[in-house]
Amino acid sequence: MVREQTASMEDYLEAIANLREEGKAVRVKQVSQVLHVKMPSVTSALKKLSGEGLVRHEPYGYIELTSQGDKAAKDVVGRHKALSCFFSQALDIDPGTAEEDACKIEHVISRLSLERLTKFLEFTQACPLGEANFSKRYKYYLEHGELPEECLLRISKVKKASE
Amino acid sequence: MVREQTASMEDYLEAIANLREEGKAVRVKQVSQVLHVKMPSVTSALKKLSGEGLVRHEPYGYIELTSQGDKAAKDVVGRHKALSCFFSQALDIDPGTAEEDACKIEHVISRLSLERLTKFLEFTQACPLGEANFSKRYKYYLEHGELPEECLLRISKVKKASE
DNA sequence: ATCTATTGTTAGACGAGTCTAACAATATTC
DNA sequence: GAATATTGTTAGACTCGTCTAACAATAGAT
Repeated sequence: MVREQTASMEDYLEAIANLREEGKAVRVKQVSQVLHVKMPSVTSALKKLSGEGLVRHEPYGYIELTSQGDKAAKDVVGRHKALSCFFSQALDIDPGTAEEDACKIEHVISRLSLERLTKFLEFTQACPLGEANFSKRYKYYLEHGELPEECLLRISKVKKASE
Repeated sequence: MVREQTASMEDYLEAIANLREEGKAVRVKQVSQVLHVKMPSVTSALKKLSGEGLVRHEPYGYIELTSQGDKAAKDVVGRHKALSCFFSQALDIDPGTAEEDACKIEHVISRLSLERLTKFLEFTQACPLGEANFSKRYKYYLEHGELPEECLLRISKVKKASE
């Protein structure tokens, strides 16, 4: 089982993984910039994570994830992606806010809710609704504050049927 | 503007408001039980919140929210309700998990995302989809891992049309 | 009305995570 | 290759929120 980490330590793991992914040098300075903390905070986090076998870091050298650390990082990154995807695609939230919220929520959401959020997204994207798919109608509702005509028509049909 | 609070302080405000709402005596003991912390933690939180004018508390007495505190508490409670509602109703998550997640996420989610989540819920509940509403079809998808027949039919129609 | 149980407070320790200041190692430039 | 700039580390202070232990006030029971 992947060792439980605090939100902060998850942020460090995530930042390291992302820098690595982007092919950038993974050094104290970069991490500190990404996370908006000062360098000593990074050094101290690295000490902690090294102690737990998640990170490899020779003083003044590059930073690497151990296989265990990589696993933990991938997990966080996965949560992050699922969330930002949900916010931006399902809820039509701007990328900036979607990222921000994903960054915070990734540390506290349950496995179950995350899985459901993902399923929800899959479903809304796959399931069409008449001519337009669900997503389109939701955006109409967002913009106009009322249901699109096709929905209203169906409602009136249902009403009539039950009268 | 309502003063920014930490997650912890928001929890205290929320707990006080909820106890009050339930007509229970609002005392240190009750709050400590609700939040699963020891009494000295409550005392110390009350000291802080009193200092900020959000709470009224005579030593050994009952705990009250000031109007400002009440406003802040209502805000948190509103976020909580919106989230737990979304999780349980839109995502069909069990009430326990929905509550847990709401408790955490309420402290970190943006206004925008919260508002969209609410709109989403409204929409999915209002907008019917053929015979069954959206919610029903989503639950079918959850249970069977594939789209309900009515969705598949539409997909094949679309496919044919574009061929 | 006193004695006991319960509730609440104070004092102080602790852990997590951040910071600043001072110093040390590495890189860069001339 | 010495001088300087950059990057990284150490040491130690600080905040926040929690806890335990010891003590104080209130409530309840006889």
